[in-house]
Amino acid sequence: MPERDMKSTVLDVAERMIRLRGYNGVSFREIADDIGIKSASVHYHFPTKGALGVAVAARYTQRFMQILGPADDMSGTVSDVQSRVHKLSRKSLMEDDMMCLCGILGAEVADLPEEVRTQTRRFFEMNVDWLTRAFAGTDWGQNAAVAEIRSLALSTLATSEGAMLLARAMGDRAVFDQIDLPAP
Amino acid sequence: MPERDMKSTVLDVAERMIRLRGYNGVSFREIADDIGIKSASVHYHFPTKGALGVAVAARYTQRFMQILGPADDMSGTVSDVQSRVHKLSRKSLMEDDMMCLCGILGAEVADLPEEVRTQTRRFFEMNVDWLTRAFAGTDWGQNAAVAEIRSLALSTLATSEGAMLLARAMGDRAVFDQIDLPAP
DNA sequence: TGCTGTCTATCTATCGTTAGACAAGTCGGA
DNA sequence: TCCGACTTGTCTAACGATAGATAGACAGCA
Repeated sequence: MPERDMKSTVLDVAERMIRLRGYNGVSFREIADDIGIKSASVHYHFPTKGALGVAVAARYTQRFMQILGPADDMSGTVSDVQSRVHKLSRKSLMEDDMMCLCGILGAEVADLPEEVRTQTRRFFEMNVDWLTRAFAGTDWGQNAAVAEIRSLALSTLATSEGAMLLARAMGDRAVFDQIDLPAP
Repeated sequence: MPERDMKSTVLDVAERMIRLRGYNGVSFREIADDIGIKSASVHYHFPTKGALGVAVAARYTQRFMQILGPADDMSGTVSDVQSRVHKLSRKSLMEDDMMCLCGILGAEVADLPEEVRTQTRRFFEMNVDWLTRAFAGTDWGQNAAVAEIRSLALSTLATSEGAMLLARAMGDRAVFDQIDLPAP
């Protein structure tokens, strides 16, 4: 019996599992079991694990960037811009104990299929780019050097990813809120 | 033919491989092949993979703390204290493209044997503790609240781990040096 | 003789992946 | 309107590779 949106369901489950246990900690059979289908059916929608990984990462990146919105329209302080990204991380950590998808893929990067590695890199590049452009629009950004702005973007992202990692590793979500984002 | 220090050799190789590819990306056979022995011989020294993981993490933690030295003897500024930890991360990233062992274990934490998870947590607790005590000895620390000091310790560690993660994920080690540690 | 450390050989479980059957729906032509 | 061809999505069943783990033999040494 054909299902209308099984492909999206597979992506949903795969994303959740990868964010909880990592790319190498997830198997086609687990994904299939969770949904209630067979692993061969997962292969019907995504021929290889690499293809599934790329699809999950690409959709995640797109959704992430869409929630952030256009960087040029951002108004407010440096802190406002940072919060925009940081609160996205906070939400999934607090609600579901999940890492940022690309944070956990980033840790595994040396053991990922080439295609997934490429998509992971793209996520970070787009994020740094967004932060850089958004910072450039703030009062501070208008008088700062380009390298300085990019440096704050990288520092912000590193702190946010590191905060998730620490909170999960230490088994204490409160740790996340005890970590401060860098000031210019 | 018995080898004098095969146990240490196994730990060395296992640590290097885990730091490159993650706990789930490493197998007994790969470790054995790299050394030139059989996987059954690795099991002789470490009966289970969990036992090996714990031993690697415990030795790493001990070595890390030993290099840092006693926190109470630290003198210098907040920045000096931070550099002490940050330079340890920098070294292994730049020289060997390796993550902090417990950074990568932290990312995988939900998919680790209980014993390895516990040891990973201990690493972070000891690090935060060291930073907190070392900060307390600085000029800044002597006039700061306890929660404030601990917050800077967590922020410092998160930034350092996040910097390694970003540099590897983006495939550009130079990123590490573009990330600034947080100021009080 | 017994201990240490390695080996060969093998086990069961699981991995990603594939072939091929089948059921349900879609569509074009008589 | 009915019939057959085709498509879609799932299934069963299996493949070879590899995972962690174990039993038992054996060599060298004390």
